[in-house]
Amino acid sequence: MWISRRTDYATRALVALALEAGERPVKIHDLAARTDTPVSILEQVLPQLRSAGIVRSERGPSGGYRLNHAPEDISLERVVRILQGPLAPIACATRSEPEPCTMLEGCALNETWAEVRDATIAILERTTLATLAARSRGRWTTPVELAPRAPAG
Amino acid sequence: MWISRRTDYATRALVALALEAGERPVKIHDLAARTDTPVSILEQVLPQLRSAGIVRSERGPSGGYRLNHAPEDISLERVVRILQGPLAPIACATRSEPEPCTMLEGCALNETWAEVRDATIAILERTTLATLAARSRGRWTTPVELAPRAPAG
DNA sequence: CGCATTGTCGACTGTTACAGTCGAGATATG
DNA sequence: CATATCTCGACTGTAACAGTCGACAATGCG
Repeated sequence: MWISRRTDYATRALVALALEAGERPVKIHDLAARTDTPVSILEQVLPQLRSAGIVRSERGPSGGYRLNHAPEDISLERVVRILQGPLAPIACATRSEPEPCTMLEGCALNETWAEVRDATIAILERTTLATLAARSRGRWTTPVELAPRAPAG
Repeated sequence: MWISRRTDYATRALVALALEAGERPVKIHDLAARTDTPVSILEQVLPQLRSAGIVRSERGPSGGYRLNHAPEDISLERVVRILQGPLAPIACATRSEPEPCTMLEGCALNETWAEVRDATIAILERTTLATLAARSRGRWTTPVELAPRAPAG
């Protein structure tokens, strides 16, 4: 239970933006409606993603947000890192600055925590907004659209 | 950053107990010293592990704690579950009672969160106290003990 | 029995993270 | 100028977490 609600909201919004394919900006208000999140949260989180270069914004009437890169170039790993920091389950297993273990006898646990960290990173790295958008479209295409071809008489 | 400090302490103590091989009970005070944790925390956490059947205790002088099963029969997965609950990174991806997603368009994220959950579970399931004890011993064996054989003249 | 040693339990405090709200301001359009 | 939109920082309430403490129960020993 360690993906915060904000991260959940933010990633939902990004999927919604990916589905929009960047044709034109989407308003915070619309994103909030589609993803069922409080507007005020998106007002906090989207600027954060903006200054990290994930999305781009336009002000004024007909303004809004759009992705700043192709969906396949934005990984969940990057997004979660921006919003939550290190992906390690515990401070002694962070990749960059692992906090030294204070246990007297050799603490073998950090190896396992590092395994968890690496597995998590691997999954989130290979999952891009394109992956998610495709999955999402798959779920919402109607049976008709999905049917490859009508059985020939 | 989601393995709580308590869980860290508790797992350390269990590794220390596994190293002791259950010959005779180890006092909370000793465990605290070896694992560098506050005694008062172990006084909270060990009873919890006790009522879950992981460890067994004896009171009175020469009392203390010992493992209730062979180290290879106690997985980290079990322990973390007892101390922290579900292993899913988010409530919509818990195995037993996944909280329904409120997003209007198909939210494809839960699949990825479930992947993370499953990878985590797999790692923690195959890591037992025996694994950890062995690793820990490995770290503390002296180079002499480790050297397979002295180069023959 | 009486005492020391050990585990057991619940109440308590202080701190931090998180969720969410709000209002004042900046920028673009027309 | 008026309106629609993003921007930013301050603020509140709640819950989880870390850690402490004191009273109590059981065991072993003389």
